[in-house]
Amino acid sequence: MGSGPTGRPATIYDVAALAKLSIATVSRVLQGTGPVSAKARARVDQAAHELNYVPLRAARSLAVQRHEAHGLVLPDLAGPFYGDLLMGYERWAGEHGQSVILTVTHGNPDPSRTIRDLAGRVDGIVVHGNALELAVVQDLRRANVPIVLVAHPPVTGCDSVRTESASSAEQLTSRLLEHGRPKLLFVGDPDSSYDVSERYVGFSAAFRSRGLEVPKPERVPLTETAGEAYANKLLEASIRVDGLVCANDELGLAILNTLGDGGVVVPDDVVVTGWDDVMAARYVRPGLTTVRQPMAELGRLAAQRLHERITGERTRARNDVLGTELVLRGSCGTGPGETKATRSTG
Amino acid sequence: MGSGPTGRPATIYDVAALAKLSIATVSRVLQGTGPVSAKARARVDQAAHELNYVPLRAARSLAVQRHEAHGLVLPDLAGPFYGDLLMGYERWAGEHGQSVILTVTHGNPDPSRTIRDLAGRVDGIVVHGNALELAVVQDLRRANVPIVLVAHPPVTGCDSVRTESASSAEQLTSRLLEHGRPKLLFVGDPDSSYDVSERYVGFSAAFRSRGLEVPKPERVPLTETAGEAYANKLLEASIRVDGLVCANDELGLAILNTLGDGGVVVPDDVVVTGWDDVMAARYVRPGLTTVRQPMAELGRLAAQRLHERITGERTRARNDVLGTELVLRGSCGTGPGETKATRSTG
DNA sequence: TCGGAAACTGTAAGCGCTTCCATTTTGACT
DNA sequence: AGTCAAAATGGAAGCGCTTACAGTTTCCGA
Repeated sequence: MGSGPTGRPATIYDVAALAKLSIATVSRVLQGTGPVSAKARARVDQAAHELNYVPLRAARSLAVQRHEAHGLVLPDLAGPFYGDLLMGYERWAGEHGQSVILTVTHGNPDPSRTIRDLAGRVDGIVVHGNALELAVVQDLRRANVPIVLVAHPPVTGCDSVRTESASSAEQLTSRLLEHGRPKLLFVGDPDSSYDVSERYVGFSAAFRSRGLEVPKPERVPLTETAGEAYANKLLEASIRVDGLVCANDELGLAILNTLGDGGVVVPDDVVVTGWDDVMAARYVRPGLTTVRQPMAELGRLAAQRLHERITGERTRARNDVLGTELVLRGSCGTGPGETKATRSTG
Repeated sequence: MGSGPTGRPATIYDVAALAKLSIATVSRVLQGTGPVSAKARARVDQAAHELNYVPLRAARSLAVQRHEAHGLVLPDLAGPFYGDLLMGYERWAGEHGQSVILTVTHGNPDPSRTIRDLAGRVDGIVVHGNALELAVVQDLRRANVPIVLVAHPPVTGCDSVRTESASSAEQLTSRLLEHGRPKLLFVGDPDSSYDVSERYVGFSAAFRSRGLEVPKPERVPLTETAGEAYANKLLEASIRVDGLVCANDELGLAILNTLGDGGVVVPDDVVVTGWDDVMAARYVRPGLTTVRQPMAELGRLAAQRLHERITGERTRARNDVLGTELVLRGSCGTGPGETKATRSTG
């Protein structure tokens, strides 16, 4: 862009002509590379400003053989977590001069064309585990594209970053079991994502370590509608349980409210927990006990790891696991009665 | 990317060599342009696959003088709205073969360098009103970059899309006034964004049309902490009001809960409303009356408008305004007692 | 069997930048 | 004034792709 003499965008040639210097010098001034006299610098700046010169990144990318851009592939953007992840990512990237090209796969059956195009625009790609088939990732690996996986089990040749799940889930479940709630159910389909499967692993471990039989998971989608439906099923069938360990907050919240509306007292009759600590978890009554993941930090770290790979400052694969935080609220019957909403989201 | 014979990424020349064809034919096959024999097509596909060929977008962009990418500049990603906006945007863009390069300004004091770099990578830019100084936008205009503004008053030479605010705010405020709540306050700083200022305009209009004096706005930040602090101030000073029309849900929710904790009964003693319809608004008790904006649609439309501008299929500026939806819940005392949570976010 | 249009393929000229290398200018010392 | 290293500048060769144009093949009808 920029308006050159002909009406077409100004190029480095236009700037050079106006400044009466060579394009080499213009480039040096604009990129701050190489030695340039103060006079030249001033003339170039003036000319560039006068012409509204905007350097064409494609030309630079072609010349320097680098895009200075990251690709980020997410499955979705619903819920606050992806937003936080993206925010942490973009922040780090921006501070390090990297652009972020975002691709959301939704339920897109075959994103491989899109992903290939993406690969041609960036220096490396961060892929969320739920966003892409492993085969597509392997394809990229074969094409030598630096890859960082988020919330995905480690894959040879790729770095990965994720949040700890199994151990917090075990801790949470143990806590419920120890507070006299033996009949617990895990609500959510472990097959829906790696994270969820890990949560179920932790849930199971708590039972197993006590010599108890591990309840089968209640395989429902991780949505509010599914939670409501599930809770209604419990109410109608008068199924007796001590607690519901839900795979995410959407489920937990919907179940909490639906049970409440159905006359079940939480946490006295049944305890309920979620995962993610969405804002609503603090506002529902009783407050929803849940697990907070450091999503922004996860994004930040993913960006950093990818950058290390791209620049080649690290060649050995790394698999980072970030700690989570158990947030106790009223719904589990073992924490403080209620937690006041205090976190700001300004 | 892709692994060429030398270990460096494969180029179109490598593919051509392997397929024993010219690069022109390879290009035609890969882009699906021009006539090619089935035999050639097969050989190229085979060779490309064998070499893991990933076309370098920068080279194509340079040659075709187009990036096939949009820039999207947002102020932030906190809260669900920007996520929804982004999602709607990305979806439309993806379906039309456009990549999305995201830039978040946070509180970045001088993003102009970043924005200039962005301008060099894309065919046009969508800017959220809260993200950039008008001066920066004007700069881009001068450089002839197609611009679409979101949630910003129209600017000559730019398209704009926003959601309707004033009239819904007036409608909401009128409703409260007519239900015998004369002493209302507007909570939130109208100067913080165009949207908020419009909400206050609507609030004011409701008073003015009834010959009532318009209350000055309570200028607090649009955050939960500010809401909590404000509510505490009300409680401590025992200020008597009939209702609080909050500039967003964060404020509304924090105030709702803090007042409740302080012994004030909502909606009997005081009515409270918010704006945005975040998930928590459905889970807090009483449910928060609020206004829902079609964020995904806003994003979709912004993408479309920008595309029209880029392709030149439209040259006259357009300024679209999308309708909003009043969501009545318990907190305003004029709607249904409570609204069950029904919307899924799977 | 042949002519000519249609289908296909190749050659080469850019697109706008960076950067190596050579050349010119500058300026600090003799 | 003259020398020489250092600083500043310019010329020109790519980076990998698209595409206009020209050249070659194919294939149909006469």
